[in-house]
Amino acid sequence: MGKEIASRKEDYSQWYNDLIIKGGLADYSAVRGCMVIKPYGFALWENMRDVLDKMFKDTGHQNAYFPLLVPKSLFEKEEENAEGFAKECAVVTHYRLKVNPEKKGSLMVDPESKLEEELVIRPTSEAIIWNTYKGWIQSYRDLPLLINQWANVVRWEMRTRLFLRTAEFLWQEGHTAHATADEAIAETKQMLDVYATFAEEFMGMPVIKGVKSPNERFAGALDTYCIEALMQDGKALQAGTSHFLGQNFAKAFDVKFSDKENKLDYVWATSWGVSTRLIGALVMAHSDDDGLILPPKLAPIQVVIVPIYKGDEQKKAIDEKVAEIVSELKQRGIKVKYDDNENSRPGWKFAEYELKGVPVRIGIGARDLANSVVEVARRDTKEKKSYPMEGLSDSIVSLLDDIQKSIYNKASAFREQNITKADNWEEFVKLLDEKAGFISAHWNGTGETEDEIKNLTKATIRCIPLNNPQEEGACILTGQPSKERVLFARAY
RNA sequence: CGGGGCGUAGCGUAGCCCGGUUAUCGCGCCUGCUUUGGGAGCAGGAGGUCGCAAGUUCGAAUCUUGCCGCCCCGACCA
Repeated sequence: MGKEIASRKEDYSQWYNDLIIKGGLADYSAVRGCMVIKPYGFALWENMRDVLDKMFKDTGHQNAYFPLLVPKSLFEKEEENAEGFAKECAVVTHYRLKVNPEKKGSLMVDPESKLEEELVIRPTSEAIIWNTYKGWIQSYRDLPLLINQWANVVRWEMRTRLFLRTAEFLWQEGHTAHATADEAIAETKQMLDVYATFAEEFMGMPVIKGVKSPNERFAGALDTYCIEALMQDGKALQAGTSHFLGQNFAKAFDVKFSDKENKLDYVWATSWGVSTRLIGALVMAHSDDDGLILPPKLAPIQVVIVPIYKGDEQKKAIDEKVAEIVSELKQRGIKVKYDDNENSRPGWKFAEYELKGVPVRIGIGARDLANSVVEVARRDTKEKKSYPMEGLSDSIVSLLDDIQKSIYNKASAFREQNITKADNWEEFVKLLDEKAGFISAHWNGTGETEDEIKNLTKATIRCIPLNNPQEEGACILTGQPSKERVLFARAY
């Protein structure tokens, strides 16, 4: 019957895949590691994109677009960045195909068309962008330069997972240039705040703001700030990053400016990004065994109306009433869909919209018409209630608001229960295996220790939280002195 | 790249070990009627290079070899 989805308990990965595929967000494609984002999934991405885009513009950024292909000689200029991404780059080596003389109907790479210089398909755009900035920046008057681009990037991952890690993904990447380190650091933190606000207020997903340990830092950055979220299986997910790049890229690409005193200096840089991975985060943060649970502020459909009728006469009467309700809701800016498709029956629609995570469902039948009420079901709690038609749009507005808050509170309570302190190695290992979530523990501050902990437990330092309280303690692995706790977790 | 699983209609599957009529069943799809407050019922119907390629054989979904693809777990990573 219908679309079966795995339960979280039985098979978490399968549950996740089922929600994506059966919920209509995406499909597997003919290309290894790449997915097709279907209209419903893309509508969700568009909503996220629109909110973020406005936030970027409100903080003074402008959009631009840079090429997909990056000449290898540019790509390799910033050494750390190049080396960090080298092993996952797709590379264009030829520019032409030709008919294969040995096999009819097939094409082959034309060996004559070999490029003199290989082109790297961008895994990130710092190189091409900084090469461009060199021509745009001469004076302090050209600064700050605040640019964002919405783009696709390719990272040749060994193992992919729908939305969480695909070989090609959509994202935005901000790249800014500043006259001073302080200003660049302020920008880095500002954008981290934008991401955190977006995650919490729109996605309904609490995040921890922090800074990465040197091991986990973006290749080429001096500091990587991040927001970390917790998924329902107790694994952490990096949901967004904001990097302070220092003068690394300015030096690599020779981007200098004259200050007021006519002194030459390299500019200071930041970059920051979030990707379609956020959709994966959204799915895993709230959904249940019946399907997706989408936050009202991002849901492609916020309210669906399902008619229940016997015969054309009833249908007509319902249609008329629904037209009024729809126009009232639309006036309030609510995304509403009236599903009067006659090919499926009400029960099927109920299940389908639950699977798709539509926050509110309104059922309306002859009985309701007679009583001047509608049946309203909220997706998050599955609670059903009769609402009077009088003042319905007010009730729905406040219900959507309530759902938005309620799913945030639920996720937030879950996270609070899953941040646990560990004070020695046994506790740490036991917590990881039996409870998971974030584990707050002391660490001696070295990359070697972090590597060792990762080898032993697969847990990594997710972040050193901002405004972290300072306290004396001993590293859980080495017993060496430590001044603060950091957050460990197994992560996606 | 290592380990595990899988590939039969749009989807999910039986058959394979032990080769032999017209490849099973369910969902979905088409037509008609009856239905419609939690994934409708009945009747009729359409839909298949059994992942691909060789081989063994009178005969291959089934046996052999090679290849391809996908999923899950791990290492790498956002």
